[in-house]
Amino acid sequence: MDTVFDATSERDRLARELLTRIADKWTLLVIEALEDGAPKRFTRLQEQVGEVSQKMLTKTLRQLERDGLVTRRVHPVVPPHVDYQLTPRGASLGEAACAIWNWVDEHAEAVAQARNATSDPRETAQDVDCD
Amino acid sequence: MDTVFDATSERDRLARELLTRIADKWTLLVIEALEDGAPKRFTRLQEQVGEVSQKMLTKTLRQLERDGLVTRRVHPVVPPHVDYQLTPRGASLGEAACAIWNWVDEHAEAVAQARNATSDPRETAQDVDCD
DNA sequence: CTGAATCCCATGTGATACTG
DNA sequence: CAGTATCACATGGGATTCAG
Repeated sequence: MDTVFDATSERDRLARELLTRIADKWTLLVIEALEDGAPKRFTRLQEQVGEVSQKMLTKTLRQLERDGLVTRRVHPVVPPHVDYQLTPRGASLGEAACAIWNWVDEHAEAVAQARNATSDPRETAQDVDCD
Repeated sequence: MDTVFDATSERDRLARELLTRIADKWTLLVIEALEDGAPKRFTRLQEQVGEVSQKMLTKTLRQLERDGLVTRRVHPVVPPHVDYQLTPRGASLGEAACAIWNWVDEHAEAVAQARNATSDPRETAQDVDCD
């Protein structure tokens, strides 16, 4: 194993790094596409995610595989058959991300309006406890 | 105003767009920094977020303000005093994002290990229901 | 079908210097 | 203090082409 030095700041650094890794344009969308737990083929994913290019989908899947969030299985058949599936850890991310999709779905219109209107939202925020 | 055409795909498009907007390198970190509901000054935010450059912090705050997630207040005093605060909508995003920070904090080490080990995570995922 | 390789442009991001 | 302006560079991301 690795020595357990001051884990507090180290954990924080890793968490920060992991957050910036999953907070890119495609990762969460791919996770969402795989969220039903069923293994999916490359082309299927490309359809489901939407306007993603083959390049970025490949890249995103490779990162997810490397981070142990997705499994990649290759079936050695004549037309290559590869499918992807969430690992338990990936599925847990999917669950955590649910709150985000719900929020996005719920507030998309309001945000779009706010963007056009430049109205002043002078209300104050309530305290939120996270940890 | 705008006509209400087929809202289904329109909502989906807006939601997709909003997701990619908040899924950048800094937005969630800024939201987190403001999550306690207290107004914070620019420099304070810069310290709290971490390695963010002044440029990106400004940009991120401007986007958040435009989207009605953050308020920006300028006090016309000799040394300029500007503070930022979450709007209720911004706070609701903070709550939704909590699930993500918790997940990240919980899995950061495991993911870091998976990245180094290239072990095969051959377990299968369970079904997750979101909507 | 899956994906690597390449070219190319847009955007992200940081460093630095300057301003009210 | 809180920015704006500018340069310079890395990465993101798409289109196209090629290959097993």
